[in-house]
Amino acid sequence: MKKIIILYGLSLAALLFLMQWLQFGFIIRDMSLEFYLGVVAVVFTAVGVWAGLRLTNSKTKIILKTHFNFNEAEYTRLGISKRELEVLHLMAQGFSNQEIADKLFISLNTIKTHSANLFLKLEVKRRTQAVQRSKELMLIP
Amino acid sequence: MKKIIILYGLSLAALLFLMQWLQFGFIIRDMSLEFYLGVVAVVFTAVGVWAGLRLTNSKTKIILKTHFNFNEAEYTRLGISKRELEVLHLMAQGFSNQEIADKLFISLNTIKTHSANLFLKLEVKRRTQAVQRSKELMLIP
DNA sequence: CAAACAATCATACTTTTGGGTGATGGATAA
DNA sequence: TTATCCATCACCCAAAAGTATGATTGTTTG
Repeated sequence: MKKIIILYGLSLAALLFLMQWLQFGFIIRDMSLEFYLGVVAVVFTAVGVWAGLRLTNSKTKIILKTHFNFNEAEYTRLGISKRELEVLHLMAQGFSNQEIADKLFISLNTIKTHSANLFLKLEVKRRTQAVQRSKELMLIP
Repeated sequence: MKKIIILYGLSLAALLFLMQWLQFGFIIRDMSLEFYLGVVAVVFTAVGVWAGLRLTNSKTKIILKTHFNFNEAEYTRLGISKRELEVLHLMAQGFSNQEIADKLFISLNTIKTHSANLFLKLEVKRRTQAVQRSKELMLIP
């Protein structure tokens, strides 16, 4: 990351030196100021794209793997409750309704109610689909 | 994507118009050419970074999603058959055993056999766990 | 060729899941 | 304070999933 910044500084310096050198030449007065500005703009756009990609490429991958952004918008839009989300999490981890019930210290019937409500809200028919869909919607990692 | 290119062109045009306008002003001669070039360079680096991220952000995600490296090592190590893998895929897509049977034109009982074998090989008890595990092992996307 | 394996299917049985309905207590909002 | 929503639970029934066992056919491989 620091290399990128150093390289960028060097590019800027190189530009200035180039300009200095060109002042002793004869080309500088043959072209308009706009032309030079345009060239510099295009070149440094390219530099920017390159630097931007360099800086974010490695980060992007890590972000996508480790950093999970909960989709609050969909969560509220679908009207899913906290408890239901909790059940959904355990469901996604492959637990049976009975196991979920044991973990949350509530009855199996309650889990069934929660899951049934979840399936309604997620518009799915099976728990596998619910897990799939809620992952797509970024409700669970 | 096209919007980005259009916006970039507009930025360039804006720069030229700004220069044209400044020629009638008084600021242009107070500062050195190098200064302007530096400013333009920095600004267009920023534009470049922004445009670069815009252009690649969606692509990066797609690449990460579509590019899936099948873990052949685990596949052979666990001794999973082609047909079983096929069933696993459909299972992961949230299909019921009956639906999978219909898709593959084989009996429901056969699917049950395949899935039972899968659960043994994957060392899991339920289909949700099988899906989870096989995703971890990079057997399915 | 015989053994091993993959794919197919069956039958029978148990467990899990899902659908529908209704009920209760508590919190919260109109 | 009444209405609404959430969380809880129960009961019943049906469907789906999973377990166990055994059998047949075709392919592959030592």
